[in-house]
Amino acid sequence: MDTTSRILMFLEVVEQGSFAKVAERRNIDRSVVSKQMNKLEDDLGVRLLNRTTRSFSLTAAGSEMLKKAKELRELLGETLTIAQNYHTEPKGLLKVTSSTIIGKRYILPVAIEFQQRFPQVEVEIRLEDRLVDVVGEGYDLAFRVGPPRDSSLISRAIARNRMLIVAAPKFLETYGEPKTMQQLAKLPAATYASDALKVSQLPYYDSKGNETTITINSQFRANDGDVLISKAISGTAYCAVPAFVISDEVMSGRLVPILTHVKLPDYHSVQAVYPHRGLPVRTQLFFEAVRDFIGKETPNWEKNIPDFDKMYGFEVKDSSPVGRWTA
Amino acid sequence: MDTTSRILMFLEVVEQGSFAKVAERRNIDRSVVSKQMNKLEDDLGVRLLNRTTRSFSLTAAGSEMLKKAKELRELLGETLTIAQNYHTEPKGLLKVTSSTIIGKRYILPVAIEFQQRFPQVEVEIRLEDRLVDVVGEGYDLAFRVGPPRDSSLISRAIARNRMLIVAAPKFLETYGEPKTMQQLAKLPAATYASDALKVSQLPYYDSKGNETTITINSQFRANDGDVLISKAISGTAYCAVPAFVISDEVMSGRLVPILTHVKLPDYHSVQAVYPHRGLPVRTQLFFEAVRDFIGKETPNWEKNIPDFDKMYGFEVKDSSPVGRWTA
DNA sequence: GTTTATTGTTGCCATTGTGGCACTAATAAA
DNA sequence: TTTATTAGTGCCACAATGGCAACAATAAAC
Repeated sequence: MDTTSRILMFLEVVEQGSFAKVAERRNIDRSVVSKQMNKLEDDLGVRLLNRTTRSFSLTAAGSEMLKKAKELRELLGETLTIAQNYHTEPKGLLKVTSSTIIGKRYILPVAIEFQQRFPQVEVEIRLEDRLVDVVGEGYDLAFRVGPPRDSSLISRAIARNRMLIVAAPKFLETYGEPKTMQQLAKLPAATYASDALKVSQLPYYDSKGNETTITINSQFRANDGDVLISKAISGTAYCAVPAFVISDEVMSGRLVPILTHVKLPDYHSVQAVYPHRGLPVRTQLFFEAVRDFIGKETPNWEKNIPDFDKMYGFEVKDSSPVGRWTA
Repeated sequence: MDTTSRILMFLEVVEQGSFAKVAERRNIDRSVVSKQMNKLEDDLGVRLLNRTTRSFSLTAAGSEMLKKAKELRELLGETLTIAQNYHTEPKGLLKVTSSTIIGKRYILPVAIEFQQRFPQVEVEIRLEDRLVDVVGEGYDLAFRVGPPRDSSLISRAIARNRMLIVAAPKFLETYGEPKTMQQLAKLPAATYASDALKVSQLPYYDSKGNETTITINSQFRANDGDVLISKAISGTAYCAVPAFVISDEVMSGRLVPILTHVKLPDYHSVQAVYPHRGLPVRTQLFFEAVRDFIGKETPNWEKNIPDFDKMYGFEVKDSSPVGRWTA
């Protein structure tokens, strides 16, 4: 990274008011921002920022540098725009894997629009709920729940993942609505099971605020979220599912969230996994398109569940793993 | 190196008309310029230069990019100037070694002026005619004749090095003026001898144009050029010396170039040697100051010998090891 | 006032990019 | 036609980058 790029990062730091925010926006570690700002000051031989451990202020030099930095960004933008007037389109194969539900609902729409924007990019999507070998099977990008087993891979959280417990009204008529997790545990459950993820216990916070788990009565298992939802709608089992599985089942009343007063912990976040950094441009652009489609603050799938943020003890303030924004 | 720096290099390439010239000016290998221009075109996704193996022309995109590149350079210059208004001075120790003559005449004056510009830089000069261990003895920079023995060091030619043969008028009265190298070989010579360099034969081109050497009659040896010059001035020996040894001895008539019709090959160039690339700024600045002081095209020491470029078969065109410039 | 959460910093390390060298191909100059 | 010079490229050593983990300190929460 050269001085010019560091100046542009400096500008972003000042505009965002935070090293941490810039890191999150750029999908890099916070330490990178810190180090690059230090290097910029070494390059220029002048201090631009006075820092405390949680904030900073501009020096006189920093204030003056800011004006020039804005002109620099504008000019560089114009320069790059010239190039784009002569651009050759990005092309090549983009091979992506995802779990089935996420793939169908969130990756596929993005891929369709992405190929409209870049017709010369070939996209290959593999919907796999089993563990995949990202490197060995030649994937450019993988979307998974939870961190990868292979620590040599790079993984970024792109959306928080919250669970909810749903049942059909018919189910509640048959079994009565459970008031406690212990009551729930006796009822028949439909649960998710695949190589990568197997649900047999539910974690929750007890009345004393301690996180604990309870073994549930799993009577039906499948590795497809739609199948679990169908089973729940049939009224013959309840299920606990990630919010991203829900389409309009709650909006339409076919499924009802239950035990919403119980506090549940966030589940493993949805991650984008890639084999190494320095992604090709088409991969980076696709990654960003998916993240924008899902939504950076609140995953769009949570909008399918009215008042979801008031259920299960979720904080009203956003506790997303991708970072909390101050106003 | 980022896109902005590559754009600035692109601008320089166009202005200089040559990858090779830019490389020489920046003290980098020619392959670096080639590769960076290719990367710039990859970054921008557009071709800027059409190349043949010895020249290039601008594409339409390249022409348009050129205008923006000039604005970019100007703005970046202004930005850096702001920083310099708040600058802290470069400081630290700069430890340099050089052969005695070069050190006294060319390094010392530069070091004096350099420390006036940068009072907080300490300079330590070691005048050594023996082989030195650049890394082991902690030198930042060494100026030597000829390439270093240790191939792990980085070495750049900074000045060509041509020999001449001089004698005092009194010497010529005593022995007569030699007309051939064979006649010269019989006369008493004062020659240079140190650990690093020992002269006992003179190379020259014979009447058929073949490079050959002749053993000379070395009657006096010293490792100090001034001493050899003094011996020659005394009229008791001639000597063959590098041009950088000559001050005003020729201008004043105290020494006369002889056998000037004989064609002599260039000798090992004067090199700057440093332990690794990525030099600290003070070292880089000092290096550039020395190179400017010596002169990039024709070493300034050659100006001490009137009509030197017409002697000894030296090409009228400049055959400096640091590169030849087309008009 | 105390405790907790968050941010900026820094050491360490694996990975990637840079820069230098050697060699090649091709073209301009001799 | 021959020679010299320039741009290109493969290979490799070295330096920079980016990520992770842990720490210190401060702002926010209680």
